[in-house]
Amino acid sequence: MAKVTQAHILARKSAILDAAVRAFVRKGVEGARMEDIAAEAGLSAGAIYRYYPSKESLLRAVLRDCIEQNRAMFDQADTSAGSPLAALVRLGHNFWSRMKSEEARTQTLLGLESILASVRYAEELAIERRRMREELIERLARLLHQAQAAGEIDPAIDVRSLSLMLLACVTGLGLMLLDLGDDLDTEGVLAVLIEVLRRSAPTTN
Amino acid sequence: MAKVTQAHILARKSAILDAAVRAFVRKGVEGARMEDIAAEAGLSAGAIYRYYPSKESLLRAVLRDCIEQNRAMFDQADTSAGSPLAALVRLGHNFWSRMKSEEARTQTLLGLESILASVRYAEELAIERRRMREELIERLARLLHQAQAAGEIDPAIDVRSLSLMLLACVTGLGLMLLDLGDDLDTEGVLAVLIEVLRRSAPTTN
Amino acid sequence: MAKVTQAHILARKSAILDAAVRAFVRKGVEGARMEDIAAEAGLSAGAIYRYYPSKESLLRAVLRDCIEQNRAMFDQADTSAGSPLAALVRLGHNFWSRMKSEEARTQTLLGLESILASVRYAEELAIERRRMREELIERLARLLHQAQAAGEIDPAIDVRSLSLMLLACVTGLGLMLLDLGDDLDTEGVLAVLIEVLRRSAPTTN
Amino acid sequence: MAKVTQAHILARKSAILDAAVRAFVRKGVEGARMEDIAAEAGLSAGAIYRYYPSKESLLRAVLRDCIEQNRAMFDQADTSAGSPLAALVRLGHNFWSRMKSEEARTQTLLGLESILASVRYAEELAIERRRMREELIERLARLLHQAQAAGEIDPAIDVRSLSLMLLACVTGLGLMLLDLGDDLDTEGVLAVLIEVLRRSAPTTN
DNA sequence: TATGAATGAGCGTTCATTCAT
DNA sequence: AATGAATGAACGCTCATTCAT
Repeated sequence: MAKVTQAHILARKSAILDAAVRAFVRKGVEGARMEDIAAEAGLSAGAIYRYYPSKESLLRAVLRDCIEQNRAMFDQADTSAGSPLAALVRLGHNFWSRMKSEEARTQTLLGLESILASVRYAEELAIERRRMREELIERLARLLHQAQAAGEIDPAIDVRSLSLMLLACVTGLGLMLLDLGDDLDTEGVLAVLIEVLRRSAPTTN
Repeated sequence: MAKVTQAHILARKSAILDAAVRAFVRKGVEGARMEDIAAEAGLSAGAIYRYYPSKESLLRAVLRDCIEQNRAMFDQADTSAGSPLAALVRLGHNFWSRMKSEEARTQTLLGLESILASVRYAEELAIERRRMREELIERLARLLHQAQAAGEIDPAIDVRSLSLMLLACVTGLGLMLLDLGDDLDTEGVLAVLIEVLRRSAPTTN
Repeated sequence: MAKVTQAHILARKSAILDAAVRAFVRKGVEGARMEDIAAEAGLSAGAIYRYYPSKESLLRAVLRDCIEQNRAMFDQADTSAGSPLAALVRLGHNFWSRMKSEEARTQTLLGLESILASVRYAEELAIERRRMREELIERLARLLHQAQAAGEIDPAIDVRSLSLMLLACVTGLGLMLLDLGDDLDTEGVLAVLIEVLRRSAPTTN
Repeated sequence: MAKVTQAHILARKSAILDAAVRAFVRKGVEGARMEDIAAEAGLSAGAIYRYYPSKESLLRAVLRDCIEQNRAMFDQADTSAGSPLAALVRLGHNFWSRMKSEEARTQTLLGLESILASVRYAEELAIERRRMREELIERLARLLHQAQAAGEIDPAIDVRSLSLMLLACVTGLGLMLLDLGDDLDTEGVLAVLIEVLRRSAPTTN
């Protein structure tokens, strides 16, 4: 019975978290009232306080969750089959295919809120995000390193910097999408990035 | 009789604007109270209302100013001498040299606030920012086009997409800098970008 | 689950309305702060906003209520038995008997506030009050018309103008009572009015 | 020279008073800002304080002035020629002829503000207004008394109460005019009042 | 466990009043 | 004598948080 209760509590916490995400995205962190979040979760405002001690703690949970999902997205990526470069290209296509989804927009917006919160009062979030980012860069760099080993990328190129560049591109495009929406030709950018990677092959002269 | 000249009034407006920028950056747009802004400007809260009719109007002025400065930075760029590609590289160095300055950090943070404000309640700001962005892309694309004409860039590459990619890189790096600060090897990324441009030359085989 | 019934909510609304009436009468509409009203109702200022969305809406409710009570007072008047003129006299006595009550004073003061509010920013209140007034005049005029039919009032007299005059008298006396209080011989005025009505009988020469 | 200065000061005070009257009538006592009043007088807000120490003192001056004008209006009335009753009727016509003027509206509105101010914080105004009212009643009663002496009014009628009634009528009509404006048939009411006075003649049976 | 009425601190804004010029 | 920039005290209103039910 205790287990069922525990499970219920976790389910409720998760439901509230989801509701908070929706409320924060729709109205902004400061614009979303506890009542909005509660309504979104089908509860009353007071009930939330059984699961989260304050709005700020709820926000932290949301942002932490957002960072976690960012990491999880990478984990799902299949980098096993084919050449390292081919795996990278596949990874790119996977990313791009969800770039204009509502979910991606949510992640971007929460990412912004996360950054702003980090700057103001939640520096620990910055640490977590830094860790996450470092991890992403590591993975990209490892793939690129394998590509170098396979002779697909010029060894003279600094793979960490190239990883940074790729990540910066993704991040920057996400930001632009908030303003430009469907008008932004993300496919073209992906094509350029792939072409860039192709041309990073060792020169044979 | 007019002991306070128009110039003085404009100076006050500007001082308040600066104070607002500092307050908004330090505490966030919602976190900064009018009293904070006033204190930063050496005034009482009520005095601000002689110059700006509301907090929102003050915010708009700040954000508009921020966009304007962004544009102005580009205008100062010297793209006249040398080959188109060299001009582009010089532009890159100029940008990168101020990337870790406090001023750039301010611009990035305000940019984020601007995006969030656009999404919630100030869609017209999104329009202005879109216009500014379009302008930057146009200029980059023109430079790249000239580089193509000069045989420095492969004509097969879509210059608009390449411009987008460059802008996304800059934007994304700006974001990352907020978290990573001095630890981020921006120079390496610039080197990679320049190398990428070099390798975008027409292939001669 | 609904521990607080609809009836309780209505009771609270009514209690707040009463408190607002007292506060408005005591300190004036602009002089009464939400806190005053709340204190009068035994609440904190913020609580009022659960029942009325703004001070203005509360004021409107108070004034509308005041108009309604005015109308209700007339509805209670017994005009059935006896001759039309006798009914009118009885109506007069009823009115006069409550003229110096605290309640009447409240109604008069709120009426003044209502008029001023109408003139400045709530023209719709003027419409309601006009409607109410028109109704009162109609009723008086009907009674007077019956009196004419019964040969108690000279048919040559314009009953609508006579109604207006009676209403103006009542209204004007209410105003004077605010200044003069108990010193005002309202009974004498009623006697004169009744005498006037008597002398309005058709002349038989 | 001192005299000229003194005259100038009085002229300024008077101009400010007029400006305040206009501002108070247009926007209400609380709604009129010192700046509004100053603008109406062609001055800056600060300048008013050379002539009146506070907004409240200015209001008191305005209301006192209003009461004075009320009295003055009666003084101008010509009650000399003809029979007492004829003089009274003439007085009525004079009053009625200005009843729908803008000036009368101003006086009524300020009268209301005066009453409300008396009730809240300026009881001395009530005293002045009471005195003024008493005076008006006295004069009316004197006229009516003369009419009784001349055999035009039945001696059995209490002239003071009749005076009160007449004054109440005028006051009440003034109030109604604020709401009803031109739609109100004031002439009809005057006709009824005159008819009432006619029928107040001693009965000869 | 959940509700939602209530609190209380805080914020944006207004404006009478002051005072250096 | 006049200006108008500045102050500072309110006030209306919001909302995170608490708690009796």
